[in-house]
Amino acid sequence: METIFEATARIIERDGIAALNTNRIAECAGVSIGTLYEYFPNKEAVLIAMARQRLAEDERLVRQALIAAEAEPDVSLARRAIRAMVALHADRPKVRRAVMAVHLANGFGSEHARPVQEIAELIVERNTRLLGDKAPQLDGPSLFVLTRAVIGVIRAAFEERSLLPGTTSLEDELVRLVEAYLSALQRSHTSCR
Amino acid sequence: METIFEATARIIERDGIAALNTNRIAECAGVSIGTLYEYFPNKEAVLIAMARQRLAEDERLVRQALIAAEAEPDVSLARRAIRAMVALHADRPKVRRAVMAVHLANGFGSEHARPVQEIAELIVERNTRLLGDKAPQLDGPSLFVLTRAVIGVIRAAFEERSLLPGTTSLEDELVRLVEAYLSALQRSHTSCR
Amino acid sequence: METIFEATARIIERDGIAALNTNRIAECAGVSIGTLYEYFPNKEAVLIAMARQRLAEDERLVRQALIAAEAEPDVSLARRAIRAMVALHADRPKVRRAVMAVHLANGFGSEHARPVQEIAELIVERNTRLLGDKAPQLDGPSLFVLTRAVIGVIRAAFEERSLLPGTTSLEDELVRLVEAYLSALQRSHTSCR
Amino acid sequence: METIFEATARIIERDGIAALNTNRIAECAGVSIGTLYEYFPNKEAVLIAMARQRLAEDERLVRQALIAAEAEPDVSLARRAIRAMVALHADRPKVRRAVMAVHLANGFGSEHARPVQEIAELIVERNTRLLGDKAPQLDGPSLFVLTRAVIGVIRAAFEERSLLPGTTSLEDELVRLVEAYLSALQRSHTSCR
DNA sequence: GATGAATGAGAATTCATTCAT
DNA sequence: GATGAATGAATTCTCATTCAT
Repeated sequence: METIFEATARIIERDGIAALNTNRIAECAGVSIGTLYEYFPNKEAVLIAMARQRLAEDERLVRQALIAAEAEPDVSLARRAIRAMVALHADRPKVRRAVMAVHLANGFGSEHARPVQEIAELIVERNTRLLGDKAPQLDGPSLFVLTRAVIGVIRAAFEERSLLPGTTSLEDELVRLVEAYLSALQRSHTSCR
Repeated sequence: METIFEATARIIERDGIAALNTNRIAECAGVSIGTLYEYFPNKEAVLIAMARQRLAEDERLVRQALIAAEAEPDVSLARRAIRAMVALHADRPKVRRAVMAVHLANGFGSEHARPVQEIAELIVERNTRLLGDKAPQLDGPSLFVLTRAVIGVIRAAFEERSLLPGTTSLEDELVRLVEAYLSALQRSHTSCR
Repeated sequence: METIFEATARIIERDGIAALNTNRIAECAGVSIGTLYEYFPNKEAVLIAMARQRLAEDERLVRQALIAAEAEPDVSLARRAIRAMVALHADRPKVRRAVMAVHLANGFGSEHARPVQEIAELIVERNTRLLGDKAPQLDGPSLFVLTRAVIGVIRAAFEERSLLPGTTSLEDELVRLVEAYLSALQRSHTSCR
Repeated sequence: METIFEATARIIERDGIAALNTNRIAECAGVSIGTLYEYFPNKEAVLIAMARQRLAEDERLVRQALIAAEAEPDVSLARRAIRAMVALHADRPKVRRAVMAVHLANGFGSEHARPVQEIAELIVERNTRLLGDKAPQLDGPSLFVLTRAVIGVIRAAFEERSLLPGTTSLEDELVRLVEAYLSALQRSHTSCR
């Protein structure tokens, strides 16, 4: 199964999703086409399974990065998270894009952003622990906007070729965006009291 | 040609991109398949032409909205622009998504965000005119981040079903995001002096 | 279309239904596989269309035989009809069997016996004209039994290899069966008065 | 083995022969596919074995019915036999049809009608015992016609949906058919003398 | 004897595209 | 300029059967 994923990824990377077909996956994975269909009911299922595996991995990796960040308090949590997320997208961007597009097209949009959302909640929770009332409160809409904004920028950076992702300035601006938004939230929250 | 676009859109809306094929487009448009190939060299060309038409329309509409906004100065420019962009995405979201995905996949990423970018530049220009030095300066990276963040949020709102797009709270948070970011930019800019 | 039918028939005759596949039909008919699917939505449709064509032809031929019979009054109508029906089954019996099996399996059982039934009704009608009250009355069940009995015997003669069909004795016995049954019906009918 | 038969029957009944495959039989029978191939050399063998089992059972049941009939002499032997045969076909008609079609297609036509034929001979033999010379003589062709006519009618009644099998009128007509034919035979036989 | 993962030939079907009319 | 019948390469998927465990 992992072999099938790897074969699929390689084909997408080399020749694009259009060139992906079950026979080729099987051949490239070194299994028979029948075996492929023993594990997955159809081609889409392979891609969706890959997307899910990737999303799970995403969550794990960003979490790990945040935990590792505790040791180095000089880098902000937001920057840590952003850096980790950029790193995620830098890993086989073509494959990620293709796989996520299928995942999305099949109506799994909700699963799609969950990992990032959980991370965001984790950050807020920590901030609350550290700062108490002065921490920004993220409710549904603000959480949605914050997370999708960050994902949107990172994706665009990889999808369009206009700006090199991984540039320091991109990271800096993203951090600025997140922190500015969180501050604004906090201010409005405080002023309500 | 417009008939072909309309037929294509209808098929995508009704049965999804997977069910789109040239024979069906022709039939649904009431022209022969031969005629379709008289106007477009291949299937992708239809979708890319649709994407371009849409992008041009996008630009026109947002511009129009901003011009109309001059009359009502009580609503911020950012809010105006955001409202217009949400409206854009609300029009046949399924078709937009599909068409843009193809456009993107064919390497036209740069054309893709140009309309929004131009709008952003237009806003900045005006602000500069009004506020002079105190206006936020949008360079490449910050412009990129700002525009893609907004687009990212709006798209996500339509693609995922979790949050209703067009909600006031979504708009409010987006405005907050944009204004917070612009303020932060302005502050950093001022402090550099 | 007729070419496709002919190709299908030939394949069934030569190698049996199990060896029938759409690619082979197309190749054998000298058309491309795409063309085949232009005319028939799937493989079964070809066979069902053939069955229907054959049933229509059946009716036509038996009718023709009965009309021709008017000139020779020394041979009974029943014998004429039976002889014609045997001749029908003698024409490419393997193809007929295969094609009818599919037709039946698809729930078109009712279409299946209609031609023979119509013939039977036609015979009864004539008898009534000639014999008046003394003609046997065929209601639903008796019509059903008579027609299916005859078809059943003829089919069995071709499907099983035990008895050579076309034998005079087979024909004689079938005529005896039919006439005995009709007489019995007539007797019971008369006795009811 | 009986489990395999039962599983096969259930699949045929539920989803038709087209949906029958060895993997499904094995799964549905709760044995491994390997075990199935331990007992049967291939898929067809399962169906043929089922057909044979059924034919043997047919013979047993009709015989039983005829023996039981001796106690009630008010019902004719022919009616008894017909009633028993209808009952036979009423038991899982879809399975019977499918299984017999395969049996036939594999050239076992001769085995196919043997049970009924034996019954017929048994009846004739008894009649001869009771009536002596006045009993109808069934030679090859007349035996063939009589048995196949009856089977043909019963099958048709189950395959087509036009007439409910088991109806009294169907049984009555079948009895009439058989008795009329037997009388006719007897008459012709007598007249030869 | 039982198992069931693996096989892969082969079948059905699709659909972008062409080109003679 | 329009037509649409014909094409056939390509693709998905099935399923009878094997064989190492």
